[in-house]
Amino acid sequence: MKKTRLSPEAVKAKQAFESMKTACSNCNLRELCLPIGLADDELKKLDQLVSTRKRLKRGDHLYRAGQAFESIFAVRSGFFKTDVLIEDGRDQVTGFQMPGELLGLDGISNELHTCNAIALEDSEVCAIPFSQLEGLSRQIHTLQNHFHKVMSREIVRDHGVMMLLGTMRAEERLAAFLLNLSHRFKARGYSPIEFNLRMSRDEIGSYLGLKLETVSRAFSRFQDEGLLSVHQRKVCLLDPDGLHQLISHQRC
Amino acid sequence: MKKTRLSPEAVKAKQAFESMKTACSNCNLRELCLPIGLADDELKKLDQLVSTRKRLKRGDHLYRAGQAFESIFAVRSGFFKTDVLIEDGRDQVTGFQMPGELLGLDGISNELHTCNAIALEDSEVCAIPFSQLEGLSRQIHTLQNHFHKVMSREIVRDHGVMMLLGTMRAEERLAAFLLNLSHRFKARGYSPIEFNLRMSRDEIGSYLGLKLETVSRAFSRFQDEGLLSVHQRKVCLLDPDGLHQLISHQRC
DNA sequence: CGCGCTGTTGAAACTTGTCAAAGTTTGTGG
DNA sequence: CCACAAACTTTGACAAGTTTCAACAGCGCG
Repeated sequence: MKKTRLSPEAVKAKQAFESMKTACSNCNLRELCLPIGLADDELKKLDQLVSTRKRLKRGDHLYRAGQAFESIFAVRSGFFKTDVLIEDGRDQVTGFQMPGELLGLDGISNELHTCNAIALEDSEVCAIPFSQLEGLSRQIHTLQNHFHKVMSREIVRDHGVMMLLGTMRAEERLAAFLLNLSHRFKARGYSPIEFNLRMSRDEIGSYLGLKLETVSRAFSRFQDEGLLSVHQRKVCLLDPDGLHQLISHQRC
Repeated sequence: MKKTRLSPEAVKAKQAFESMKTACSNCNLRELCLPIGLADDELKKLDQLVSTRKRLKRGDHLYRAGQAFESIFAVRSGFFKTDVLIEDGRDQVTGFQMPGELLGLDGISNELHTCNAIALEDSEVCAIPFSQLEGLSRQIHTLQNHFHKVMSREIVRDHGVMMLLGTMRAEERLAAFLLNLSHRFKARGYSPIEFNLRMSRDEIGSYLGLKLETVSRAFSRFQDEGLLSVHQRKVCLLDPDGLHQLISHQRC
């Protein structure tokens, strides 16, 4: 998880600083999160809006389906999953969110959250009151446009998942999933080839439309073929190109 | 160019043309489409923005993946599908759009369309230049909020499809699909129990993550069980509750 | 009328799910 | 700090569901 080694003093100072106050202008995720492309004075305004930060322990719900929607959330640290449950017991993980990504966009439509957001490890989020965000985005074109792009990107992402669920077989799905995680870790400065999965086989399976046993078997097979090594939740991609070929390979 | 008196016929034609002119304020879809909840004067402003209407024949592309994104489109009449193709030949239908629904939201993210939109029958759409829409929604709160809700609803819809693809078996998927169509036809004043499918078995299959043969078999099975009658693309839902039970039925 | 496209149906092959058992890790409380 | 329980993971054997391949039927169009 650690990126760079810091002296004990530096760690302490950093913690103290972070505990001080939420501020997009100081956040090292600002190039990944909502503030992309904002000028300094605009960032200041956004800072005023993003006033509350919230800590969650592993397993805590950030929100639940059916709750009133008021804010969207930006993941500041940690890892989340969102899922939808239906009465008969079925559930579908609709996404995994990492730092710099937004949670809660689905709640805008009916002013109710439509899914559950659960922390997969101890995490921290910034709450962004939605009506205030709309107000500010009427003033700041860049923010408005960026927010629209974020929502649109979510739609595009969902189409990718539909493609995955609709056309790929088990091993292709898992390969696509791992490469996607890899890219996202890389964009955040972490190793793209070695990382810890924060979610269980069951959660991966739910996201990929597979049973946990199938996920487990696919991992074992990849390991046998030398594409990766996996020990519990620690994964090391030994042959990312090989994984990529698996996906783009003609079916049949 | 000198101004000339128009012949009576030309005047008549011109009037006819102008009455044809796109105007949200006159559109009988205005309670389903972007204008929901706008006051009369606000509707006028939206009218100015939605100036171009476009006709398409069955099979025509409204846009293609990779093209520059400039406008979103509202379906005024007809029927569309959107799909994503990847190199190796796989394709996934990501949605079917009927009158009052918007097309092109996925293009906002990168200012490029990310999927293809194809008319499944002769159709008409209203083009809404996106940058102008952003401009107007900075002035009209209701429009801004409504647009956000439309995008959010698309995300929620996609989650529903993910649930369908991830957790349902073939017959459940088809039942869910048919009931969804039924609701949407009903909302538009058409019969919710008797309608024509505008899409082929193959297109349904692509949307539902099934092969066309599986779709065909599921239709036959439903017919055998008296849940519906189907002749080619004409469907009559004989027992909508039965179809509904199929979906919410505990799996196994 | 025949051709092409779309849809239906059957049988076999394949993929994934189900059930069961055992191994591993993690967390908790003594 | 260890021991035990709970949760998670792996693996095997078998069952079920879906796809594949193939043949044929129905409809619309030139």
